[in-house]
Amino acid sequence: MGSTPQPRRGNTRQRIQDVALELFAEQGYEKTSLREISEKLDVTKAALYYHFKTKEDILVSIFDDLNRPVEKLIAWGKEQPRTLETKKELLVRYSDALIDAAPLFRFMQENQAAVRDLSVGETSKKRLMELLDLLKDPDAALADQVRCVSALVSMHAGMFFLKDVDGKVEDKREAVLEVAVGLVTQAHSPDPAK
Amino acid sequence: MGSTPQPRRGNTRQRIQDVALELFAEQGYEKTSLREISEKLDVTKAALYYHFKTKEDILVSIFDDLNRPVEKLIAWGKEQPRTLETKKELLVRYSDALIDAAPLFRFMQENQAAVRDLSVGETSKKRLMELLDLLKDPDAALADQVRCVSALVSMHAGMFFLKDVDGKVEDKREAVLEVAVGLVTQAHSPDPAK
Amino acid sequence: MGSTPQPRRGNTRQRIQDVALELFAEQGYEKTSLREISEKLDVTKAALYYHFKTKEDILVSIFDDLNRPVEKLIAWGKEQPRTLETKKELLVRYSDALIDAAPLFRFMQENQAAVRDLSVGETSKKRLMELLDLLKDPDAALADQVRCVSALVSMHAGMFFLKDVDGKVEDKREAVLEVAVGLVTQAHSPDPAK
Amino acid sequence: MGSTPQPRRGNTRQRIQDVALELFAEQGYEKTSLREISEKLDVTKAALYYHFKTKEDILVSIFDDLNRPVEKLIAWGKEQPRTLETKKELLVRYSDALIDAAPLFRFMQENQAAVRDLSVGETSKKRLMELLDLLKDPDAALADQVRCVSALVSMHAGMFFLKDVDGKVEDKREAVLEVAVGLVTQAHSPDPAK
DNA sequence: CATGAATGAGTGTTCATTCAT
DNA sequence: TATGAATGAACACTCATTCAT
Repeated sequence: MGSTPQPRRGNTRQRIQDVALELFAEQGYEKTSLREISEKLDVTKAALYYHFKTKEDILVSIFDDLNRPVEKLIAWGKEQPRTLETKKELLVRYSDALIDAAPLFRFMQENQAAVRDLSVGETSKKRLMELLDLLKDPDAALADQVRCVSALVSMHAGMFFLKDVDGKVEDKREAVLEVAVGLVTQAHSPDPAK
Repeated sequence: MGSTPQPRRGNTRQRIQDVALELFAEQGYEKTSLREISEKLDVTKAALYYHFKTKEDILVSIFDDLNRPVEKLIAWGKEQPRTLETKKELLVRYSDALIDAAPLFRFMQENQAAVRDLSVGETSKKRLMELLDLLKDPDAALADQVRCVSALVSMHAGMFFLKDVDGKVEDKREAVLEVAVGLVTQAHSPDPAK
Repeated sequence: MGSTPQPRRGNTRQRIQDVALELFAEQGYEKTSLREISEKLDVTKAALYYHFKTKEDILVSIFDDLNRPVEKLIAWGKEQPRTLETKKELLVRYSDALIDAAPLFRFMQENQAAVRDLSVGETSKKRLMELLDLLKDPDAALADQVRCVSALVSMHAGMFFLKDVDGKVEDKREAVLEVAVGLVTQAHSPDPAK
Repeated sequence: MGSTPQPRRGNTRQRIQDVALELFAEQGYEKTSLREISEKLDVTKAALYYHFKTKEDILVSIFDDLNRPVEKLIAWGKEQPRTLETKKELLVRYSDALIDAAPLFRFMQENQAAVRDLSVGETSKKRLMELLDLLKDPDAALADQVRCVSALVSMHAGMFFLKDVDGKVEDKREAVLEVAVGLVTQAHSPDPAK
């Protein structure tokens, strides 16, 4: 927009990440070109390459930043007793993470194919599997295992799918959480050791 | 494998669709080039243009063929009484459709961003919304509405997410169905008119 | 130069090779861009890619075409008795090949670094070594081995180095040959079996 | 290693030259980027520009340093009587220079195309021509002129070509020299003034 | 029913170079 | 002495699409 050479502050790297995530989420990874990103930032394409080695590297850096809370959550979960309370708390905290990094998760959800053979794709899938392992009991009935899968995917898809449904965002979040907790509760074997 | 067994003499059209769907599902829409498709078929790119107007047109034609059952299902649903039985039957039939056209649905799921502004993207979303409307009661509690959303997305994602879980495909399908039915049942207001 | 869409004859592939070799020899491989080649041909860069898979592929195709006589020469040489007569004949024939494909050999000579890790680089070096093996006796004195090397490199470099020296091309060629033959003769062990 | 032992306090300039020459010789001029050089030195690209005006300037500075002995040799040669003894001595001294600055000469040999329109290219060619003029008699038979050319190019190429031949470096050097001297001797008109 | 030949617009990436600090 | 941040021009290459034959 401006043509005055703004006193390049040191925040360019951050701005690239912000704009990139916005466009990636809006149009998809493949359909977002570096030209587009650089134009929106009013810098040249080459400037992007000063800050990031490749296009994928931009995505990786965003992912690394925003995904840290999920990693912490999983680490936390692994140290807790495998009680229903723990599971419920996992869902609550995961819900928070999902909302904090909504664009990233929306992006990951909608670009699974594009991202499959990128490093973030694999990492992301691994995280999801770890979370799942914290929720489900390995030798529960198949339907109960599905309930845990269902709880997770509902939290992901739910948030975006619900955009077209009336209601306050906070209410929707709670409703999604309630359903997820219900599913996990149902799946929880009340007395695993007996 | 296709729904309507169109016995075209020259089966090239069909073969293009098959190979295209396979590659689209495997690598994503954007990352699959017409060159790739034509090479796998051992014809020239130009040949594709004899059978289809554009790349998108290939996708549309696949979608039209494979999605017809879902359209029929929705049409059927709209004529039924809005009972719990109807809803359960909807889920059962939808589950069948999902399995018959698994690659297509997997593709739609994993390429949401890529197809968002393609006609199939919109159509697909509309279908899903119509299905949802058949399952949920418009003025049910928010959580109950979420349960219906959850039932649907679980059916979609569930099938693919469960690939890494042990068990026979048929068993998994039934488990997914059981969970979906459970959610919809819970969401069904037992006496809407009272 | 014209803008009238000339009736694309089927010789484009050949024309690409011709122009490419010309530019490669004139400016070097790295400094010759595909844009340059295509502009000189009045086609688009993409057209080059219809005929050749990569830039290197253009070079390889030229090399394959023009280097065939040398391959034949070596094959012939391997079947001859290792007499001085054979060696002289090898030099004469090699001199012919050098002149027939002068631009290519000039190119190879002046772009050794650029071509070192291209396939043509290795192939070319191998050919030269095979030729050398046909000229020199493996256990001759070191100086005699050098004489054979010298004969070969003199033929290569000589032709181009002599551009700035007066004289008819045919005379120069014969002079170079005379010197090369002299060197090889001197190096030839008159009675290897004694 | 360098000719004039300029004991610059900050030795960065020297280090740049060393690394640059190493990479230029190894990979070629065009294929060696300033990024590569600076990374190998663990400084920034911009630092190179403090010491040298351009990429070419780096090459020029290396060339100027290492080529001085050749210039001196030519100046010396021009003052000597044009006897066979002088010519032999020229070859011996040139051989020394070649070995002292082997990487540079290897580089010049393998990158003729790349440096053709750089100043070093022209200078280098001029030096070679001057040397040649000291060796050959202007109105000798063509073949004798070729012998002198051959002596020179054999010294250049010979050293590198011989890498794949067995033998001690010192022996090879002497063998090359022997051959060169032989050629020049043969070319020397025994009684030019008579 | 299909191909051979080509195009125009685009992609991600690299380069030598600049300049305020 | 050097760097951090950026640029402009180029590069090799790919893509969906067209059209005469």
